[in-house]
Order: sequence, then C-alpha cells, then structure tokens
Amino acid sequence: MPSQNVIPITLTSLKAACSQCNLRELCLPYGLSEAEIAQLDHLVGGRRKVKRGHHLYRAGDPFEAIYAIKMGFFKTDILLEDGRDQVTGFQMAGEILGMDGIGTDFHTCNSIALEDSEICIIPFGQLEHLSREVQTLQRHFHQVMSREIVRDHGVMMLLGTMRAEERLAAFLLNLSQRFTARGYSPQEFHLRMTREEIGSYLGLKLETVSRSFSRFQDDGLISVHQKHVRILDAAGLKRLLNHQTAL
Amino acid sequence: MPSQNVIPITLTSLKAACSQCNLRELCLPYGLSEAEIAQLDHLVGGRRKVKRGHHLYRAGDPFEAIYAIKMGFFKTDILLEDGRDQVTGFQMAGEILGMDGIGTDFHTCNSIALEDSEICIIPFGQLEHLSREVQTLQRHFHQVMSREIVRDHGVMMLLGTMRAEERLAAFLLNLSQRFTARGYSPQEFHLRMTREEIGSYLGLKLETVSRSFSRFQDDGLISVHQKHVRILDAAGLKRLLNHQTAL
DNA sequence: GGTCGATATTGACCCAGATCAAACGGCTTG
DNA sequence: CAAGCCGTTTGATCTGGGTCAATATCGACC
Repeated sequence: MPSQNVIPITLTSLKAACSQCNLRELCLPYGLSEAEIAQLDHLVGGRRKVKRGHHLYRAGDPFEAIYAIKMGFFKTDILLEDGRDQVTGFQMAGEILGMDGIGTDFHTCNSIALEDSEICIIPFGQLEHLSREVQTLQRHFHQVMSREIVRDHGVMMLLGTMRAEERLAAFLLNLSQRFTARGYSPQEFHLRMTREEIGSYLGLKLETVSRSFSRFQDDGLISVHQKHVRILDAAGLKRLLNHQTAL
Repeated sequence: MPSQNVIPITLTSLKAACSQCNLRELCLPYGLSEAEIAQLDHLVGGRRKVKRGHHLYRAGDPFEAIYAIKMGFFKTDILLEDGRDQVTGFQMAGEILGMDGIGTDFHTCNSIALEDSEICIIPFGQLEHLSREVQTLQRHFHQVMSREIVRDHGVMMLLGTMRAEERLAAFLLNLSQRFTARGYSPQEFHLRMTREEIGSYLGLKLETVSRSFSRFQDDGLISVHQKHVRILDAAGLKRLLNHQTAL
C-alpha cells in the first residue's frame, strides 16, 4: 500500500532533488561538494506524502529504505505487548527516519506524521552502494547514525536524572534550537504534538506536562496557549536545567 | 598516553586476529565469509589492555577508532557540567565501543573498564576504507550501529515507562541473555558493577536497587550475595515484566 | 590479622509526580 | 449555532521511590 503514494522521480522533478533542495545543509548531503550532491540526486528513489495521523512505517514492516523528511513533522513510538508505549522521538524537516530497521531487516518502531508531510525515499541498498563510491557520503551517513546514538544518550540522561520541569525545559530548548536551524523563530513556535505525546517522550504524565507549562508561564519563562508556545526567558529555562539539584 | 599500552600487531599475533578469534560470531565479523574475515585481519590496528577502573577513552577525546572488546567488561557514562551523571551502558566481550564519537570527531561519553580488560583497536578510517570494498563488512557495521540505536530505544522505554522492579528484572534478564550468548551460565553470574552503577543505568537510587534485589530474593526469584547473582525463576522475572501495570 | 574506606543492606520518613476527578476550551460536524 | 468530542487545565489525594541515617560486610593495604 505504500507504493500507491510514491511519487516517482522524473526528469523534471529531479530538479528538486538534493542538489536543489534547500534542506541540504541539514540533511544527508550536508558537507558534500556540488559534484557529489549531483551524484546523490540518483539516490532519492521517490517522494511520498504522508497525511497527518498516518504511518510512514510500522514496527514489523520490512526494512527497505530510510527516509529524509522534506517537510512536515513526525513522531516515532514503540508499543509493547502489554500495552505500554513510548514516544522515542520527534523528527522535523531535514532529519532522517528509519535507521532503526537496518539492524534487523524490519522496522522496530512506528513512524507517524503529526502533520501533513512529505518525505524522500532513500532505498537503503542504493545508499550503501553509493556510499561505497562517494567517501564523503559514507562518512556523512555514519555521522548521522552516530548522532542518533548520541541523541538517544541525551534522552536517557534526561529520563534517568532530570526532574519534570527540567525535562520540559530541555525539551523546549531543544525544539527551539532545531526550529532556529530551520530558519524559524527561536522564541515562538507551534507544538505539533499533544501533551500526552510530550509526556510519553519525557516519561511524564500529561497532567504533569500541563502543570509544568502553567508553572513556567506563572514564572514568566514562557507563554502558552494550547499548542502555541512563546519563550520569554530562554536564559531562565537554561538556568533551570543546569541548576544543581542534589549535592 | 594511550599509545603506551598499545600492542602492535605482529605477524605472529595476527594469527589471533579476527579469523582466529572465538568471538567472531558476536563481533564485527559476524556473518562474513572466511575469505572476507581474512581481509578483516588487517583491520585490527592493535590491542590494548585496560586495567579495572581505567578509561578506554573520555568524553572530549579525539575520535580515531572504535573498539571491540576482546575480553572484560566496560561501562560508558556521561557527566554533565552540573555534576549529574548517568551510566549509558554496560558492554561485554564481542561488543563494540566508541561509536558515539563518529558524529562529532570526539567522544561524547566516558568508557571505563569494570574489570581488567583487553580490546581490539579498529582505526575508523581503515574500517571505512575496508567497508567500501567489502560489502558484507559495510552492511554488518551498519547493522551494529543500528542495533545500538534500537538498544537505546529499549533503555528509553525502560526509563520512561517501567517501575523499579520491572527495570531491574529487565536488566537481569538482559545480562543473563548476553552471558548465555557467550557460553556462560544463564542462571548464575557475577555482577561487575556496583549497586550505584546499576541504579544510575536504570534511573534509580542505589538503595532502591538493593531493596529490589532483596525483594526478588524474598519472593524466590533470585538469590543474591553481594555481586553474585543466581536466577532461580526466570519465568517469574519475565512475568514481572509483561505484567499489565496500568489500564 | 587488624584497620580503614568502599560497598551493601535495612529502616523511617517525606515528597514529586501519579492518579482520580471535574470542568473548560476549541475543534469539527450536522 | 448547537452538540459532541478531544485535548487541556486545575484541584485533591495517594504512593513509589527518593532521602537521610544507621549498621553491616567486604576487600585492600599495611
């Protein structure tokens, strides 16, 4: 069923592949020369639109490709047999999805669009093939995977050692930083996810997330109305983070 | 200073490189043909012994190589400026260390031997070079990285959704399974880490770890004396894990 | 073999965040 | 524009695990 929505790359649409893509500074081609990016254009096996609420892939799906987000917003989550589930990440334009599947030949988590999105399909065989020829691509792909590992370590740190408000502050600052890198305002943004999804990601209940938001607002750190967030005192949020809790 | 302890590969010692190593079914060469493993022997840049309590590398060290554990036991941890720290993993023979450094050219965590250990140095440039030529090696290296990501997701799940005793049960079952894969007893093993290190990894205080151990013992699931653990009822531990908590 | 510091166990108490519950706001839909 | 639903906010109460503290045990080193 995914193939229905796949937009095959044609000569005209190729114009908009990596070499023309304004995300190339954030995405896989980062750091590649013009010539190398030209080679990379052949890498993109097609595009696919994913409507809000729909899956890009599900846990158990055979692994065939990784995906670069062209536009939109995703979450990944894991669902255990006993009903427990956890959001393992939120991904935005320029970020790579699907690397969880490389190790087992099937995906190990679900990837769900939180808004109408579009992704570039990167058939994994082709990526490996091309990265045997383009050293810079190989290197860069390894860096992307490694950074995912480091990001996960950061989340483990957050879940293992931080209290609720610290987690939320870290979350907001991280979002702000990533929006900034994409040319959006660092202070003001729209949350694509619910309080429950934030809570799941941060290991908190939605009520705690909501209460912490209110607390931040009362303290003049942010202003929140529903999904709209404005950061009023980024330094204050950072202070909250670095503040010695114990010792 | 690391270079002092490096044992260079000589013609005689080469005999004991990957093609002769009894860990090759667990380590990087897994799945490679005899001929490919022969090529791989050139990959190992040397060996290094790391005494208990000593660092293999530290956060901030320049990234040059990844390491395969030949024998011994390690932990990785992250230390934040504010003094918080967290153990991000425990690694045993056949497992790969150092992939956190690929993305940034310096290591992002500390790797510390929990017993006298020996590792194989795999210079990363050489690994990338060889994996451009040996497709199976390339594929396998990608799988190793991906599995690290999946493992981290598992830990996030554990930290985000499980209660103390579930975390410890999952931890013990995971250790048991890994020891089994290495030919050791699934029921009986020696913990190389302290209660505090287990707690740090599981997002718990050492007192909670100790209490949970005692509880398991009272319930006849395990027997513990200091670092010696014997699993008496693995099924019981698994039941503890899958047990519906909420809903 | 005795001393000392690190590690482990156990108890008593407390609190951050979970849980339960109610009400509200903003959507979509007829 | 009313109805209904989902997501959110806020309050009241409960509890798992943190904190503090005392004691026990182990292993390393004179």
